[in-house]
Amino acid sequence: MKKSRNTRQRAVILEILRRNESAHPTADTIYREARKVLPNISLGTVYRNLNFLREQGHVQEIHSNAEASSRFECNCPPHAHFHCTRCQSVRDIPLPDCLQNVQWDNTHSISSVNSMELHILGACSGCEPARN
Amino acid sequence: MKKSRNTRQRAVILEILRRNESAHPTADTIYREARKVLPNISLGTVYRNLNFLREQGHVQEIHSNAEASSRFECNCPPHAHFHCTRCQSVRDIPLPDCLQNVQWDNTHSISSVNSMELHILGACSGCEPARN
DNA sequence: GTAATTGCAAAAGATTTGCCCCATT
DNA sequence: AATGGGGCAAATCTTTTGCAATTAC
Repeated sequence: MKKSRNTRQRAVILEILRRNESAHPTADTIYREARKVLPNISLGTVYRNLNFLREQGHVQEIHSNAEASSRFECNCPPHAHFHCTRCQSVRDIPLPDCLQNVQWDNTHSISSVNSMELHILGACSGCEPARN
Repeated sequence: MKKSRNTRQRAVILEILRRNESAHPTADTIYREARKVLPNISLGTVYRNLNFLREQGHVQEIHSNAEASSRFECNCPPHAHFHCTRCQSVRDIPLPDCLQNVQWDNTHSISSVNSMELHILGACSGCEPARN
């Protein structure tokens, strides 16, 4: 594994991710949060660290049709994401059991599977349109 | 529904999508293909039409962690996408039966579901790394 | 001391948009 | 003739990168 250093920046970013697990923050949100502690941290550093942490497997990137920018979350057991297209929030939801056991390999010319993304797009209960 | 005109550009773009269903072309690929027929078509027009066709429900946008740019495909029955992270190809694969019947509504504070995206990331059989 | 990492700013890549002109209806 | 849509170029937005200075080890 690549040689790496424990910088304050990296620790702060990881801590923000751990503390806001359910918020699935974007790089920019993490950046603004990090500036509260390290006023000089740059957006480039945030991106570089997020990429590093992703490569190390500590962080997951979430990217769906619902939004332009990626969101990030700490590594955790496989789960799906629900995206509310009204309030733009993203929530973890359990991966249906049936998906856990699907055998993709050797089917449909798939040689090996690295990961799986399941996104459900819709509206959350708190986001009902007004009714009469 | 919004008033719209049948322009040559729109027809050409839709025809390219229909003809290359399995290629899941990007906007830029569609643009380069369209130029063979309409040498003056602009990339902006391609994007505007893809957005229009998506809003009308004729075209689906595919966007996963695997690549920076979106791919597009004609409307068709629900299916999943396999992304080969070696050759960057995207292939349609059947949506596991179990997923078709999942009831999301009224669970996990989900009020309504519009769509579902399932991406499988891995390597396809044709993309095996060299062996000794 | 050395090399990984940072801050800054510029660059890159994808997509959108303003504006003016043209073509479909 | 009215106006939706096109071409072009500039703008926007997210993410990456080059470089010189800094800092963890």
